[in-house]
Amino acid sequence: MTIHHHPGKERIDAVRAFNRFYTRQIGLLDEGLLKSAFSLTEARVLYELAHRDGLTATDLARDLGLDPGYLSRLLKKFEERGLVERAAIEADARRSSIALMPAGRQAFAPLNRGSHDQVAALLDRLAASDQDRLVKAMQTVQRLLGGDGAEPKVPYLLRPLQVGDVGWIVRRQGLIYAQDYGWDETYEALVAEILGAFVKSFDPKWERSWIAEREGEVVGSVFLVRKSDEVAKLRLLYVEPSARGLGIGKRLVDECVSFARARGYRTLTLWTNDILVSARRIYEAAGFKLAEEERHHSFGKDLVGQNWNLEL
Amino acid sequence: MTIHHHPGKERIDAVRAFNRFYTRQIGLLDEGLLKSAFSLTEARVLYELAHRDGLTATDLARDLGLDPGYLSRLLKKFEERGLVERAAIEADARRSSIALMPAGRQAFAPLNRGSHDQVAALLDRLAASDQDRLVKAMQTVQRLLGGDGAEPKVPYLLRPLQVGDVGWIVRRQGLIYAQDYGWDETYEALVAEILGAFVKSFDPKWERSWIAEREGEVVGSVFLVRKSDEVAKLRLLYVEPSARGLGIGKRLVDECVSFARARGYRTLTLWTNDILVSARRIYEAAGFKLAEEERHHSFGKDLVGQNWNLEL
DNA sequence: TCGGATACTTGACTAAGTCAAGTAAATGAT
DNA sequence: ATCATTTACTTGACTTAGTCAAGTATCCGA
Repeated sequence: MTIHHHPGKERIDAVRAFNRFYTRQIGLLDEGLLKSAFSLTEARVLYELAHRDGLTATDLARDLGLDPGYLSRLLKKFEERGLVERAAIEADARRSSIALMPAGRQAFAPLNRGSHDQVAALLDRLAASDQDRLVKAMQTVQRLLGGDGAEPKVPYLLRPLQVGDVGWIVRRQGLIYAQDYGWDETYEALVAEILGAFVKSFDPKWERSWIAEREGEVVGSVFLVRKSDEVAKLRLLYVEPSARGLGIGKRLVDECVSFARARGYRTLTLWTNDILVSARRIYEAAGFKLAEEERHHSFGKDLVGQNWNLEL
Repeated sequence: MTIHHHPGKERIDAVRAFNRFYTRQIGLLDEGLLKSAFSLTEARVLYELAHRDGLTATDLARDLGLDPGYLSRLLKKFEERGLVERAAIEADARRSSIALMPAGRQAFAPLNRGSHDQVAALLDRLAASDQDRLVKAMQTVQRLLGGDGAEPKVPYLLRPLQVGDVGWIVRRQGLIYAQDYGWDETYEALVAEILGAFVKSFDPKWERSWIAEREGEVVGSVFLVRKSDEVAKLRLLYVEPSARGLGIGKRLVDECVSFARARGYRTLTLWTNDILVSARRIYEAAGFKLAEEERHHSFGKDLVGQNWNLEL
């Protein structure tokens, strides 16, 4: 259900530039391996065999992009040297699963160490924070290009607020509403004030925050604040555009409602604006009723504010 | 002056995983080129020649990691086919600068288009926001690995606050002070409240913000707020750890001081804590005098707050 | 049961790259 | 000024790494 978009020339050029850059980078890293007894491809095959079990020749050819004939000979050579062993697969006499023998592991060890040390040296030139950024960026690239719709096992998880979340939520809400509805910087400021006050006067017994995290990134949040013994207020519900459609918004509201019920509040209230249609649907589905509407001029726009209530 | 840090095993493994992943990725992309009349290396050479002027054989061999002998023959073949031309370099008779001839450009065009289209197709599978993230992540990788101290031409630039900055500054200050000094989430909350209030009651005539940006990223900021006709307050000075040593902190304070002078304030005041030593040095250098100190318990720590004043 | 696929294997090739040795020019040290 | 060293290629001799096509055995679906 993702919306696709024709890429601009700058993006294409940036990706091509990166491809050229990384072609060279890999070339540099591979130079180190070349003085070993194994060719680059042999090393790649050994790596795969060392890290995965039950591989067949076809698996290897597919995953490494090798010619089956070439691979066949390569494996034969390995077998003759006692580096690998082929075991028949009972279900299919054509295939056999290939495994490293002890001699193979021994032959692979120095290659592996060489590659490990080389990467360690590369990273060592960077400050720790830059190492982190590098790894994160690489994982992003890998996930976006490789993932190919491979959804994470846990679509998202909920946790309470941590240091750094407040700023992140302020920023994302500011940017998203500016982009989608043209709201000005005073909305971001409002979110900052609300969250600043929330943390400052936070009462864990009566109040709570839920942060939705997906693959380590914040993708949504909601806050429940105490207005009185009887009334709690749901504030700042938001879901990242990239994480919409996973039911995160509904889940966040549901958590709020259960928490409010469990604490014995009688009413859960919230304020929103009529243009926020998808949020409205979630509130309606959760049983909220529209209590009142009023026009106001905020965030540089003419808006219609709405109060919604849920009797618990 | 960057601090280096021995990389952990997970980081090394993550980088190696990425290398293997991208080796395959490049292999896939190169398959497209292989059916052309040119080999992969020939295509790479043509690409370089098409995009850079005045290259010599040595430049090409170095940048593409090629064997000089191989390259020599390759260029000779290109020259015979009329694809490139070698011009003597007057200063050095050993070298000659290699340039694409019209026939070379013509031969390169379909290759270039093929590669372009392939990348376009790759990107096309992603949503626009993911395309953006991909490109950003690639640029991060490239900068961190390739940059190798290649400093940007403009080390940083100053601009006023934009939407998204408030949240970013809140987050970064929250994280940095939590990491460096163990301050709890109430500091982040305080920053959020201060900035929320700043934006809300912003008076452009008497107040101002300066955001330091380096390669598109926020790396520092400072705010000047009006306390009275006579007194202005400097607030929330911060510089990203990765951007320290560039004089950004000093510059931000200097901007504040000039602005305060230009607006006719008599006193510039600020509040800080004694443990923030590098900030203190900047204030002293700018002529601020320590006015008073008081102990307080904030952000989960026992601290010594300080008020500094500068008579303008 | 039979017409494809699939999972290799083998033979025949060669493009692509390496390595070492050589030439001519430049550069640096005396 | 000169001479050893380095740089910028070039050339010859070689091989490895990889391709392509054809073949065999097995499996799978209608």
